[in-house]
Amino acid sequence: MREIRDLLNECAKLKTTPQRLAILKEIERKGHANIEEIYESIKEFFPSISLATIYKNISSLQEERILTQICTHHKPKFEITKEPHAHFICEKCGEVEDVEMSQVMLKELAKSYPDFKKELYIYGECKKV
Amino acid sequence: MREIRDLLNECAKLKTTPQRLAILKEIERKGHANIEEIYESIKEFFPSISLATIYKNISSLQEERILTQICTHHKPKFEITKEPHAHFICEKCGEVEDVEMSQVMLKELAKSYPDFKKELYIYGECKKV
DNA sequence: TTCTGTGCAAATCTTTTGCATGGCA
DNA sequence: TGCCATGCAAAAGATTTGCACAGAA
Repeated sequence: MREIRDLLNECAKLKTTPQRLAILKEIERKGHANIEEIYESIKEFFPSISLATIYKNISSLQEERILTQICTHHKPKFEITKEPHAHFICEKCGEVEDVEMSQVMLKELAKSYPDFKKELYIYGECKKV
Repeated sequence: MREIRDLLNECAKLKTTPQRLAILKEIERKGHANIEEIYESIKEFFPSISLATIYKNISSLQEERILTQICTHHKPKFEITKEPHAHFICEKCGEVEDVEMSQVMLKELAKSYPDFKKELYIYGECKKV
């Protein structure tokens, strides 16, 4: 598995800063996180970080396709960009879980609108609620 | 096809008001619209309407499943709830187009997580851009 | 050394809320 | 007539911007 640090080192447009690393590592650790969650977690061991820095970085990391935004119908969440997969979204709390897609599904998706990015969301209630 | 007015008359919890009708008709006319678009259009022939009224109605109409929210990665848009279908989203301008799903796709979707609501999004660029 | 990134504060949306009044059923 | 809905204004939240300084390459 590719190290988080490599994602930045291999990215020509973005320098490797401690703040950026912390943001990516926090998202990796949680799997999926929203702006507020990232901010609160990082502040604990990085008290001077500002919300503006989180916003600016999330935005540039998305432009570089290192991060992917997930529409939850709650606060938007972010994940490290990876293989195509579906998302299970809890309608009550906004929790996100990755869901593998069947081969049939992947093939069917590839058939219509090939070369276009697709997202599949499944809505229900998670166990926590 | 069911008339817009019927959607409200048949809804026990929501009274049929001119504002509500105007909101639904505007969304039906456009197919998909965001809050600002709805507000601006309705204001022309309904100058006293307030943004708060739009927000409150969009919210209660969603609770009653009369409206469905579409995640565009731009400003959220709304459509009259209808048969399951996919959405094509323009990454540049946020335009939304309905996309029919193949029988195979519908069957495959029904197979995994049956009884759960699903949404399929396809991202690209529309002709306008 | 250069130029991008950070942090702060202010500005700018976007959305929600409280309350008095209006109007549908 | 009784409530729900509306409209206004204010509050609360979320996101963006400008600028001076810091720090990665």
